[in-house]
Amino acid sequence: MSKKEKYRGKDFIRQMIHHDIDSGINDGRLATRFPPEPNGYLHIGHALSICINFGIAKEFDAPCYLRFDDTNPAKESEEYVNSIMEDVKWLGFDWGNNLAHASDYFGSIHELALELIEKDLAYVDSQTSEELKNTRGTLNTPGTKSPYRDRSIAENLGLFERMKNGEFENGEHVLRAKIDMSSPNINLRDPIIYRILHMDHQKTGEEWCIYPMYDFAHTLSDALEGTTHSLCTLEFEDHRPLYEWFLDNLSLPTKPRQIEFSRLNVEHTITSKRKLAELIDSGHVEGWDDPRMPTISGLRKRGYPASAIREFCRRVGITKKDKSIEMSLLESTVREQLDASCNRAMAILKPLKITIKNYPEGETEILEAKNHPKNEEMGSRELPFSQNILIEKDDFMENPDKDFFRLSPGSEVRLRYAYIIKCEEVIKNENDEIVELICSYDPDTKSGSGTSTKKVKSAIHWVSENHSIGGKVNLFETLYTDQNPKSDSPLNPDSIIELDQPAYEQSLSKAKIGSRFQFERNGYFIVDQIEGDELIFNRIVTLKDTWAKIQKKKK
RNA sequence: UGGGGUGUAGCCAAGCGGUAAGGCAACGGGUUUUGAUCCCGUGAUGCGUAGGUUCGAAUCCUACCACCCCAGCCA
Repeated sequence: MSKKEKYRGKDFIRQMIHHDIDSGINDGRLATRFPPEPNGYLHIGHALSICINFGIAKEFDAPCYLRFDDTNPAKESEEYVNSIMEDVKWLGFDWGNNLAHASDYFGSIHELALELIEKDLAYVDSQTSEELKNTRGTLNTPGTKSPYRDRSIAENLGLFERMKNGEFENGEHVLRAKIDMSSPNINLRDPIIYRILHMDHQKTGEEWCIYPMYDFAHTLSDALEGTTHSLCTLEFEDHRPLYEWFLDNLSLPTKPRQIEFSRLNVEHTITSKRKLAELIDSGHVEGWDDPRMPTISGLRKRGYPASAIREFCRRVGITKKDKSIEMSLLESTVREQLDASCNRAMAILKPLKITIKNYPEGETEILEAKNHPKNEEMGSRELPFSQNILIEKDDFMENPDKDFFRLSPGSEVRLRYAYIIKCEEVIKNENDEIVELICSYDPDTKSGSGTSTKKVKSAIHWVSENHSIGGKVNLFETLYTDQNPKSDSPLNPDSIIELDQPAYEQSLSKAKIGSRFQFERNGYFIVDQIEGDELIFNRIVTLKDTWAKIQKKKK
């Protein structure tokens, strides 16, 4: 196979990796890593990174490290590391023995800082943070050298040792790489690589009071653990020269290559950890795993299958172009996975009572319904039928449009898996609201009997009132109505709608927390909680709704 | 006005000098006891713009334009 054929259709990262392996770089070895900072929960954007890093490693039967970038104890906690591990596992990936923390390498990273000092490539700066800021220059103007830049190696070594020993306050000194204060790339203007932080670390406790900065710790962690391809998002692109500077100037076992790809944005969602935390703190959502959150735990509670998220990430692709993905792509992926795997059931979300006047009072008949219209292996279930049934309010229209083909006065409709009924009378209350329908049924039209010659325009779902069970249903919309929300965008007041009068078919009493169903004609739902005999369902996603589309167009 | 990136359909995305894949969306139509699923069909004489090289350019060259990222002791 020619190279051209081998690379065709693959994203640019896979092409580069194939090329590097074929060229024998790093002995033709591959290792990737996913390096989250444990300062929040993972979100859909991280899912893409996880799928890329773990996914590619898997394809090559290579290791992918789960490495916590825990270099800032001020923001990090064990709660977050646990949630991250849970989320990665749930997404279907396995780091095996390759669990790591940047803090595991603190000793080596410190030694490498000493090496830099000894090579006169790093110095202790004693300027204040204000002075540091003022001498960094701007985007258009070069920075100026620190008055402490020419300290002797011995003095730097001594000062750095005292920093480490806790002899100074936070902010009194920093260790800086000695690169180029006039570089047009700000990252190269003598970046800080160590700062003093008198704070216990969730992993190393009181051991350190100096902590390495991201660029230094991240680069060295990659190199120390043998990562060959460090795949990250675009905003780190101008850090790459610094990444390479560290690799070129230090004695490291391997030389990893950093490759950047564009981050995933999904319309109507925000993925800034700061902003997500704010939504929680302000009480707008119930927590990191609120079903409206774009976090992995939120999507999980919402009922999205991990396979759908993986497939979504695959469809989205890997490029360097800024992307803003429409919700419809995510939703169609979720529907596709759920359509194949979910048992069908009938549930009425907004009930309207029907009395079938010619059906014998007190009689109950058992009907059979398929659990999946296309998959016989998924079996069937029993449906009790009786004189009093409930249908969906939206399935009745007193003054129907001509393209409404559900129930209306005098019209006929099939009750799915049961009989054809005809609406004979509409009963209203004193507020002129429809409270009940009196219908008749045609006994010759029983489903599956083959005796019916009647054709009706549609079949609607129903449940037998006296055999139904109750609970609650949560319907969700996006947290933001803006297509590309900013941090000050208004929240969607309808992001959650709670329905407290649903009626579920009897067979659902056997459902367990976490089981998913397609409620026919209503969408996909997951059992969120069970309270006594009440079931609380979350709607995962609606079905495609052509009728809703027609109505929308009319308006 | 410095540096680093990116521009192919409404949203993604293939393409790698030989005449614009695919998915989502949209729009038609068929099947259907879910207005679901499924099936069929429809979209770029055009690849940010303008020049150039070439028998031939989305692919190479030049210039321009638009958008994104960078001035934390955050990652």
